Amino acid sequence: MLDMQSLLTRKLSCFGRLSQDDLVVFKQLLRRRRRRFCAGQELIQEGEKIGVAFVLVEGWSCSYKILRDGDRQIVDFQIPGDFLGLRSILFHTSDHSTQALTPIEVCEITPSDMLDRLARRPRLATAVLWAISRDEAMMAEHLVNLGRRSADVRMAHFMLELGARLRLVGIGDQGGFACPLTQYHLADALGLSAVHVNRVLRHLREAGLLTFQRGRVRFNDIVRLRDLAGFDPDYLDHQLSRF
Amino acid sequence: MLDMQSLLTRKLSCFGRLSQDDLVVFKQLLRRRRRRFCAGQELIQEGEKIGVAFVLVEGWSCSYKILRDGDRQIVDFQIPGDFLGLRSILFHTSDHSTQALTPIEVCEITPSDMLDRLARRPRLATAVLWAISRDEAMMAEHLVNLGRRSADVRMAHFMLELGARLRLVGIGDQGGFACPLTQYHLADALGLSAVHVNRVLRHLREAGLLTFQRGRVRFNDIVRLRDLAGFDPDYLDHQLSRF
DNA sequence: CGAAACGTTGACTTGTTTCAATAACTGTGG
DNA sequence: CCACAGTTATTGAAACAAGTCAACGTTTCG
Repeated sequence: MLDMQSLLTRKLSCFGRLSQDDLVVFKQLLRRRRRRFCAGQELIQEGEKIGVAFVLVEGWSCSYKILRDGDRQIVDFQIPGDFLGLRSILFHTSDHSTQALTPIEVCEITPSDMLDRLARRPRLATAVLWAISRDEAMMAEHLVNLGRRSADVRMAHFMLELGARLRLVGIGDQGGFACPLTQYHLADALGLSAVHVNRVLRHLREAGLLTFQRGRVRFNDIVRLRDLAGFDPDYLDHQLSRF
Repeated sequence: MLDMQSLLTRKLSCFGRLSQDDLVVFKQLLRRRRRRFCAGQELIQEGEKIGVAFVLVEGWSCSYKILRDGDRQIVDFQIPGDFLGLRSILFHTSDHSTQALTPIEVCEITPSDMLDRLARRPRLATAVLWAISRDEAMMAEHLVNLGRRSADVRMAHFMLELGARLRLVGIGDQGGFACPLTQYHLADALGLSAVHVNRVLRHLREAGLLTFQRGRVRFNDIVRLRDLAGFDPDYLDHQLSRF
């Protein structure tokens, strides 16, 4: 895995106009307030008034909303290098909860820290804006996934996207990746029941496309899988691919 | 309806720290490059390399993605005062198409116009960041809608959200609003078939909750409707409600 | 007035959920 | 090292929500 600082700087530099000074100012953010959380712990709770954000240094987390009937919808998973709860910095309230999926290490960012730096460094603000836009683009794809794709295709698309994201930060490769998610997580992310997730995974396995077992995702036939999912990774890396 | 300039300034001022100078700089953006489009015309096409954005001055539009099999998923509707294609300014590529639903008037914003102003006015950048975050929060709700709510509840929630948004810009009231959408639009936004949308609307009508006929949405029992949908408008107006 | 777009309804099919039961892991303490 | 508890995975059968197909009615607009 890549060093987290270079990971993030690389990510922000994608916007392409950051000076050395910009980067120095940003890196100051990442040197302090390191914190650890156990798997399952909540970092942010929906409705919380303290707008604090994090950068995920190590491990996986997910953000989600709980409905009245107890159902859960996972909105996004975060992997190393991702921001976490960025919206709450500006909103002073979090519109979702965030939970560690594995033991994680984060770097806390207070609103004032962040806003001060953005005000001093306009290009940095634009870069963060770019990062938010990228998250939004991913969310739009997730939305299409839920709205218009069948369970099988949905799963295929999700796994390919996750694989592509992980590869960009140096975790996993074309063949697959280590994955701490349970079938319940997949169900809550894909809007399916856990039982159906199990069946879908069996389909894909029996079709020789993808295996998800013992904490590992294996792409058995990535070409056919991409074809099935209609997967186009442009929205993830049309900026990052230059690296 | 409210004047568009005051609408947008009001929206951006929500972030709460804009100076008069900031606002003046921003308003310059809105005085030029007015353009009109007919209903059905495409303003932005998915994959387009020219990153141009707009502010919607008058009318309705929607952004959507087309899948390989021809299916469509509408990601969001825009109403007066909304940004349109903001992401493509930073991405230099649009990840979705945008289409006018009614005859519309927009104000074109070129990337350089926008970026120059953001660089000169840090607080403005933060305000725009805030606006993007708000769009993202809405998208997250839409995502929950698609992933975890039944068709009836989904429709109820969607209509309430739309009603709340429209009220914030002075269109419509507690009783309902004028709505140019067809049942096909609703289907593509809610991830349903047009036939099923029709049936859902009948349910809601027969239950005395909501009527959607002849281009008008009427909330017949907004209390029960809110209860059914579990609708909480906080994510829309916890900043705007002060107005 | 006619054509095209949009809305409505019924009958039937399909994908997904729910319920229920069992099997396979994972981690912990004895 | 094994036993045990809790979590996670697997499977089948039955119920249900939503989709598809097809026909017909209604509105809108040139």
